[in-house]
Amino acid sequence: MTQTEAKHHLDTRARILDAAEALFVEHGFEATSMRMITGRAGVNLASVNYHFGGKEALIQEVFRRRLTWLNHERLGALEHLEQEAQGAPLKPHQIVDAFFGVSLRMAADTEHGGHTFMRLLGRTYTEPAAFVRQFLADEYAAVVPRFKQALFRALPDVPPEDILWRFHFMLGAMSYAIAGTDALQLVAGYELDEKDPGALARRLMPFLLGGLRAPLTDQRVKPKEKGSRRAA
Amino acid sequence: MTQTEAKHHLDTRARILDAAEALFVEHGFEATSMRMITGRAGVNLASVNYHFGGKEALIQEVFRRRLTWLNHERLGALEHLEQEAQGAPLKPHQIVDAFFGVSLRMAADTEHGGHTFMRLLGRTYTEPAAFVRQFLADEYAAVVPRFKQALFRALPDVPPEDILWRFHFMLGAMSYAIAGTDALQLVAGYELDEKDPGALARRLMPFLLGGLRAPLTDQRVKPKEKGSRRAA
DNA sequence: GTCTATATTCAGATAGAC
DNA sequence: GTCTATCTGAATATAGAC
Repeated sequence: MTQTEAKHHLDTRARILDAAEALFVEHGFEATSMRMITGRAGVNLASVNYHFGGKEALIQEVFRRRLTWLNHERLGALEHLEQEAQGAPLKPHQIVDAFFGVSLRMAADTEHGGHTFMRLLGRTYTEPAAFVRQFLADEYAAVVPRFKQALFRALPDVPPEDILWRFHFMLGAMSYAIAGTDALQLVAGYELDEKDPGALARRLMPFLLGGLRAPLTDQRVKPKEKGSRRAA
Repeated sequence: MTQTEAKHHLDTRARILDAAEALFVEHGFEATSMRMITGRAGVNLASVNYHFGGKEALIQEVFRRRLTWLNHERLGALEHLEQEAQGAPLKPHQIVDAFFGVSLRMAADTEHGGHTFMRLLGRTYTEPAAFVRQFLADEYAAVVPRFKQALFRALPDVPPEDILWRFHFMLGAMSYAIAGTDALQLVAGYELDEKDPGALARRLMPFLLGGLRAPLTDQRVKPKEKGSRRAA
């Protein structure tokens, strides 16, 4: 479609995307039908196929419109830090802030849908659907290697393999913390929801850094034992 | 895939549960049909409704049969440690090992389906379906408070609220690390899969402990900025 | 308990008038 | 671009013979 003449069409497209985003978070991809989406968006059922071509393409567009911006922000933050450092290695907390801090600020934005989207994104790392995973991999192909290299330089004493694992763990902790807002209640047993949207970041960032910089020597996990638990 | 005909009726229930478990991991709940389950199990389509009453009840039973055992193991490990300590507070690494170490050992068991189930469980913490979340909450109601209390005693200097958050974060890091095995590839860019099933535990446990014991003072997250990124 | 056959509902997608 | 009406397939669930 040509964007020069699309004026109020953008409205329909955006309405569909917003509705889909919210419903995907609430019910998941499979459980969200086209009829639910168009019903919430206040548009006709057929318009989804007209504007996007199908449900699968709609899902991808829901991610693309936000991920492009998010990854641009993350890369921008990293590049800004690197310019300031003038060739010196960055500090771990700077890199973590550039990647996860940017994400958490987006997650704290409840006004423009950032919060909704980050919940969706967090859940999607473990999404079984192949086309979603492939799409995510493509979107991250440009940004992840840059952060990897920065972390390698920032932590020369940690084997690169461990850094990759810990980046993976940090991604998991953040994704889960954002996506599973209700799950915290499962741990706390009561509502622990602070109304300050930045509370999560202040709680999470020290945890991430503590994990990233943890000593490598700890090996507390004993090999599996069969039969009755070690009663000796 | 050996006995398609051998012990057909030895345990139809178990065959259904095993097939469902594996397919739920691979495709998710919604995308897994009864026909896929019964087809893989080698049983008749109607048998699921006969034995379980419906798809929803089947899902719950898939979780129940393993979670009962897992939580029993976790509580047993904790109680064993507490008996040994004779009233003294446990060390953080002991508590973390009792909860997460037991989980990781189950996840390392690829022979009896423990690995498959733990992947499923990890993904389920962010599952949208209400009846699944409610079910999980019930199953954890008995075990989580015990571990909370142990952590409160082990870390008297850390505010209880922070401990709850960090327990939440640890759950997230572990869940994603197990559920999103493929997601690590997304970070690494290549296959980083060590064949040793205990490798994950040796990587993850130091990370969890580092996060749990991180200093509380770090507050690196800056407030959100609007407009053009500060690269001007 | 197991099976076949079927009832019922709802999904995604599309044709064609406007 | 939007709408109504509809096609086609697949889902869960069940009735009833064996």
